[in-house]
Amino acid sequence: MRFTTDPPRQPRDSYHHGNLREALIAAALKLIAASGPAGFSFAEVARAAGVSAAAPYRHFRDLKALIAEIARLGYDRFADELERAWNDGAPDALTAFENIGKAYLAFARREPAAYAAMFETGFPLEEDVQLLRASERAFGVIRRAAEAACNAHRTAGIRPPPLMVALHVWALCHGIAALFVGRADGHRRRMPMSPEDLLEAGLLIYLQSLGLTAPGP
Amino acid sequence: MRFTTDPPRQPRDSYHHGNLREALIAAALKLIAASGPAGFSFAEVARAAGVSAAAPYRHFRDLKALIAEIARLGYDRFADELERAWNDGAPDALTAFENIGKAYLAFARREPAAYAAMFETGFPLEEDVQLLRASERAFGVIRRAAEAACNAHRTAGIRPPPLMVALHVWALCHGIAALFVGRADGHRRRMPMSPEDLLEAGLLIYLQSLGLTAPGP
DNA sequence: TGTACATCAGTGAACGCGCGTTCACTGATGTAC
DNA sequence: TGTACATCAGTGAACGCGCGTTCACTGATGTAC
Repeated sequence: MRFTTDPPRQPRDSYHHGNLREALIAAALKLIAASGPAGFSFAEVARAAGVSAAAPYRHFRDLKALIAEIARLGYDRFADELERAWNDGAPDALTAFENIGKAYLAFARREPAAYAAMFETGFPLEEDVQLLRASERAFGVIRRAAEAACNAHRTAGIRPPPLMVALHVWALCHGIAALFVGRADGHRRRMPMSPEDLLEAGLLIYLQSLGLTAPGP
Repeated sequence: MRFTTDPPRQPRDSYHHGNLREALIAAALKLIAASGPAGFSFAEVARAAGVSAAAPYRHFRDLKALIAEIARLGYDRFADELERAWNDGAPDALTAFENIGKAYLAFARREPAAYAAMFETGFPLEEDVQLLRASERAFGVIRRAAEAACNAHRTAGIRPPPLMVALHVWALCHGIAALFVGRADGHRRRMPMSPEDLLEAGLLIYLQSLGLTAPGP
């Protein structure tokens, strides 16, 4: 659906755009945020970037390739931010783990379009080795955090496999992000608490069961 | 994308179809399973059901209305199955809770198209009162289960609000379903265990922390 | 049981539209000398 | 510094296509009597 008030094209000062690749990515991010990863056309991205419909072909094979690139870049930033939040487990495993959770939701909230490109497109990860590697780097942060947490636990509680713990944490983060941090027009429900508080409490309850407790005074 | 081998239309024995509404729903479910809830057109549904492109307008305002109906019907079946799995908390709260988790994943696995229509469309629930009611009935089962579980806990552990527990459980179920029970062409990863086992272990760890334990002999 | 008629659920043609994609082209930029 | 030229990144026109939607129509079904 287009508005009749859409400008058909902004004139540029130069024949060449200079930064069209980045401009296409930025335009696609806006369109994803507005209509979802499947809610617009390649031509629409070109229009939003102020170029002719043929121009994007100089930079991306098709719309799918553009969205895959957005997902890859998203995974990269995502991994960076999870890494920074984990901060090598400082000041303690439990706190660092909760910081990962906060960073996870912060990313989904700040970059819903990239998040959607990463998790809502159904692209087969196996077919794009760059995409796969980027996504594994992000998951790797959660996995290493789980390993550290499993080693740091104090009591003689259950000793579950760290990979399983990582998958639980990831699923909880993703579940909360997908259900409660949706797009503006999305599935959001009325909630008794913020997604951030919900996730923090969930992680605490879960990790306590593994014997991971806050460090005493 | 269509195959050139698609039959353009199957002839019918009668001028009237007789069951077109249900046929359109069934055809749309197949198309969602194959291409996602935004991966096909209204005309494509008509073609798949063997009628002219104008026929669906007798039954649905547009494609969105058809998909919303699929979501509504999906929530209804979903709620029924969660209800049956909960079985009024028998034989005990923990087991009944795990049965809800199993039923949740079973639904996502058996009816991925309905599940996608329910959770991956971004329709605003507030605008469709029938859709909202159906989804609240499904969530209501999880909420009542959480209430029963919070009342049944044995030790003097934490006493968290049941609504929060329900949201945690729902998010964990949805996270696992979305990440690991995707469509055939989807985001699936290699996993050390089945989604079902992953969820069962996650629920166990989480609920134990609330003092909910398996009934002793 | 038969007949007239209203209602309903389909048809198919028509329309304008935007899309994907290609192509020869054009003009800006960078580089060799 | 200037000039010739190669390269590159854009243009705009063109094409065939499927879509959404409407419309007068048609033929099957149900019902009153």
